[in-house]
Amino acid sequence: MAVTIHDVARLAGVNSSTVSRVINGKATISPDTKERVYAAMRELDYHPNSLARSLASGLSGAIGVVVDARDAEAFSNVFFSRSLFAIEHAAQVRGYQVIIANGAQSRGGTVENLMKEHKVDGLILPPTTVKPALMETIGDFPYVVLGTPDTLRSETCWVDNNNEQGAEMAVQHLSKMGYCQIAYLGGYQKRGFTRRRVRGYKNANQGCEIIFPTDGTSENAFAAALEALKKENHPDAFVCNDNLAAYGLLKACRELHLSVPQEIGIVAFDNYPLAEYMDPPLTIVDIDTAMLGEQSAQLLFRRIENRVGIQQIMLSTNLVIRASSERKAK
Amino acid sequence: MAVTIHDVARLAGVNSSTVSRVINGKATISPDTKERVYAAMRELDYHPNSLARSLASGLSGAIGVVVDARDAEAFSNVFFSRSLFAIEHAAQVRGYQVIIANGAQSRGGTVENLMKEHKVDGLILPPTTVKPALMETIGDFPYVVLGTPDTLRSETCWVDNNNEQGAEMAVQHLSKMGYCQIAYLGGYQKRGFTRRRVRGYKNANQGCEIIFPTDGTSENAFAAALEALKKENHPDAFVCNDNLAAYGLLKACRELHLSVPQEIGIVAFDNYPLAEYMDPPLTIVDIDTAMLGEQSAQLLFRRIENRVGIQQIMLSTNLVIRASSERKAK
DNA sequence: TTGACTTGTGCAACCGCTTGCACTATGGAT
DNA sequence: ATCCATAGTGCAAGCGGTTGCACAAGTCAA
Repeated sequence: MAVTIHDVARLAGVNSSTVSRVINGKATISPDTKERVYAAMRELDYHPNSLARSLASGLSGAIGVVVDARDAEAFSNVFFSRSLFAIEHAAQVRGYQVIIANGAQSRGGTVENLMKEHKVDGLILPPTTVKPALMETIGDFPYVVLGTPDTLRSETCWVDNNNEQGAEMAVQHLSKMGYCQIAYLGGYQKRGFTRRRVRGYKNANQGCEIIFPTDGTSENAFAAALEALKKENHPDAFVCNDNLAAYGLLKACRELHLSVPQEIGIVAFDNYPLAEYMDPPLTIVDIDTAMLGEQSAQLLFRRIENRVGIQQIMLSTNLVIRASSERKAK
Repeated sequence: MAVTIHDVARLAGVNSSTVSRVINGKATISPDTKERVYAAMRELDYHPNSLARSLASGLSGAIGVVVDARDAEAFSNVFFSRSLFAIEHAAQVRGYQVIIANGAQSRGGTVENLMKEHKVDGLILPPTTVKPALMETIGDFPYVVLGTPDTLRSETCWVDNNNEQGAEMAVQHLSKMGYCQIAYLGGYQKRGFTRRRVRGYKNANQGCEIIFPTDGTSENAFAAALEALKKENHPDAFVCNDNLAAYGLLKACRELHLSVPQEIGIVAFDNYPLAEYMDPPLTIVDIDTAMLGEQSAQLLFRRIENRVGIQQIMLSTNLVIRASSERKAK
């Protein structure tokens, strides 16, 4: 059927093991033989069967990327899938294949399946999967968590963006722009990253914490903001947990005829495609999802090659300053 | 190292071929033996090595999903990656593994690599890869294009949403709402789906075509809309190629104090997360990316199992009516 | 010239599983 | 009692590579 290493060997007049060595380049082969083998491979359009290769060598040359997509449209997926491209790219460069699997709907066997049946060389996992039981079965198999796990933080290997620092930056920026009553709007407190953002906000905003948690929807943020802004001594700036919250806030400001950024300053997390087209354009704590993916893949490769131990990488976030926080008159 | 089929066989007191047959269930095995084998598998925590399985059986149990992510943030990717989850889900249900690969940065070998080296059983491809040369190497290997290819439309196997019908629906809806000068805004004409949307627009809007192509950015749409709306006899409704164009248009309306939907009606393609929070909320031609992914995977499985020939599936789009097109007074 | 290495290649076992073929019981049908 | 299906299982040859070991030929110092 398909061309095998033996066909190539026959044509080149050598043994198949020689062809194998030429392909893998980890033995000294005479230039002459090498050339004949290459010629034969070209002539026959030979493609090594990676299945057979993996089986014999014990290395699959694949990594598994587990996603946790309970709710298909949740932001976390967009977030994860954006990183996915970067992961794929890094993998391709290193000659690795990327297998994706959804850990949410299957009954927990995803990771085991990937490790034991598919023999991937390493795994990239979402923070939600980090539970003692799983870590038990993982043992010292190479993996990297993309995001900060809620538990076992210091014993696991992960890469995340620094949400805490992002929130601090946002507060500092707002206060530098002259806003003095900075509130935090939005965020579902069960999410680890939200809690970290809120913590950063608190750190930088010592003494005057005003937090309006929401259910994550824009309407809810609108309602919360509306109520907050109607009060006498209302905040003059908000750090928003995401773009949806910011949008609700913008709407509330419009409704109350409060001008942004003159009267109300806004900084929001995450750079949605429309953020820069809002009115006014939103100042954003941007998360470099591509870098996140890239770094997690690189760390995983280092772990696979056993060059590093358990390690955590915290990437800093970027403040993209746009009109929503640029008070003109101080 | 790992538990093999032989270990199980030994423990169960049978030959390894019997264990194999129990696993695959395609031979008659006595209930007694079967039970002993299952017990042994459980006791040893046996996981079949899928690599060896694929090699021996000639079926990899994997499908390859090729993405074309030149520009990491382009909409097409978001679009594709949303479908990806649905594809993964369908694959998981059928026991298939999903391998993703980016076809853009590699020098064209992605598909060959997946087919010949990784022995995937089928492929899901982006429309951009459909070129005569590739179709040549693909031959009658099972594949499905996710989107409508620009060439070889009737000879290839694809699944797409009906952009043409979507645009027609948009026009009909606007005209039913009492708008009579309906224009088309936005769209990069090189993109096949844009051309199809424009064609649908033209079909439904016979005789009075007003088209404002843009470079795809919101600013450009803003400028184009502003200019168009300043004219005496300007359009009173727009079908927008995407949410960004709609956003530019909304901004232009605000600038010119034209009320939406009273004076200007808007329908836009694609349901961005913020679309329903815009002011006013946008009426949308929604594309069911999950269904698109699901259908393409299902079609691929049918092809893999050789149950159907070349086939095209056109999914209809949904109109999500919101305030931006609901003129109150006629 | 000899002995000790190095270099280049072949041999054959093995990776873990599948599957065609052969063989033994077993249960009717005749 | 004889013959024939048929169910249930084992044997062994692959699937397409990798790799430890063996060995011939060549290099070089003594």
